[in-house]
Amino acid sequence: MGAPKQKWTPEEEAALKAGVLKHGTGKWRTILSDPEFSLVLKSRSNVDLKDKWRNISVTALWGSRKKAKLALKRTQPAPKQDDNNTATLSILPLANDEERANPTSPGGSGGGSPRTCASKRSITSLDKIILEAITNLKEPRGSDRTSIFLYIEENFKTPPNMKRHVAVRLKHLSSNGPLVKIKHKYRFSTNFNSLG
Amino acid sequence: MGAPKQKWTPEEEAALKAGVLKHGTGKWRTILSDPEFSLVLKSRSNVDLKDKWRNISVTALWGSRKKAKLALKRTQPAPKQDDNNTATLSILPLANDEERANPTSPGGSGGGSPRTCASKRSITSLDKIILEAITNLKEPRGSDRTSIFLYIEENFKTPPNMKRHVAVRLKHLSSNGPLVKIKHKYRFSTNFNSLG
DNA sequence: CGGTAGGGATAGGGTTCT
DNA sequence: TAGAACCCTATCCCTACC
Repeated sequence: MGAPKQKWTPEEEAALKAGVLKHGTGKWRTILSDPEFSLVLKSRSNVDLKDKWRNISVTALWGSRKKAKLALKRTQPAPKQDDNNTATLSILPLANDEERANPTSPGGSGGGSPRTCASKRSITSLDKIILEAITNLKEPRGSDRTSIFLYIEENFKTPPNMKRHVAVRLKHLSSNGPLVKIKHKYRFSTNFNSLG
Repeated sequence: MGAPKQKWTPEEEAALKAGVLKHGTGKWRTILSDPEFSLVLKSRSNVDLKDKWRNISVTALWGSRKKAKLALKRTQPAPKQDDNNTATLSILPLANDEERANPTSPGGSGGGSPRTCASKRSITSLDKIILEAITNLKEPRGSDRTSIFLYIEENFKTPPNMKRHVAVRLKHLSSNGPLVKIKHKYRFSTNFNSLG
């Protein structure tokens, strides 16, 4: 009698991802109310959004466990060119409501220079995304860099040298930030996890 | 990133119930400040108490209205200890750890005698509990005996013949006490509600 | 500002359908 | 057996009103 199971279309999924990019996870009602997404998502509830995001995240998680194989497959660039327009390439936003008051030239980030480039603002967003990745991957022993890369690739539109940026931020966040490095005896890679 | 969700422990819940019994509903800050509970509830705010009490109440409510449904689903009847064995007497808050060891004259009560048995003290507490049940069920037309029984069963450790005790007290409370009987045209049962 | 009531949103565990 | 969509409700959050 109820709806016969309404499968998510790629458009809806893209809108959801863009919405999370813009407003952050957990802001399901906000995303729904945003006129930028409300049309595409008009047949979804905030709970639907939350559930779908959970499915996406879970997928990304154990995708990250058999990563190597998949990673080889998607040899090159932005692996998933979601047909949707919306966001540009830089890893930005999570545009947080209280955060800004800092209109520092957002333009610079996309450049592609290997340098640490990126304005203060986009650094902040990237850090947020990293934290979100670790949080959502919720691997009990923390996540290694590859998992984090893959999570971000799965869930965001990434600029060409995202990995380098992420690596730089990881180093910074773990040296004097909210992350800790975890070394495991029988593992080659260092994992990261948030404090507290 | 703080507490992903702080589930209520049975100890906390018991403390809350005891606090409400002692200070009444709506006195959340008072309960929190009472040294008798402040330790167990130290990680809770007054708003938390309010919210939790709301949950307990609504759970008890529709637990009493549509219990049959659940009973059908869970074909396993579970440990339903009802009126058969003869054990203790007084009605205690559930899962109460530190509370009482109150050997109030169990003598003579258990027999199943129709008499009003039970000491003055336990009568008083039983009346309190009945009032609490009606108050918290807050059914707009008052609650019938079954709902009241079920509420008490849900929230307290009940002696074998609790129902009889409650029935007796209901009669008393409504004949010369703070309760009123309400007869409804299209209902077979009489409901009870508090005055004022 | 502190407190309470009430509405509403979110997080997670469960369930159902495929 | 698993995955996606959906349900249930405890907990949390926000706002209005003292």
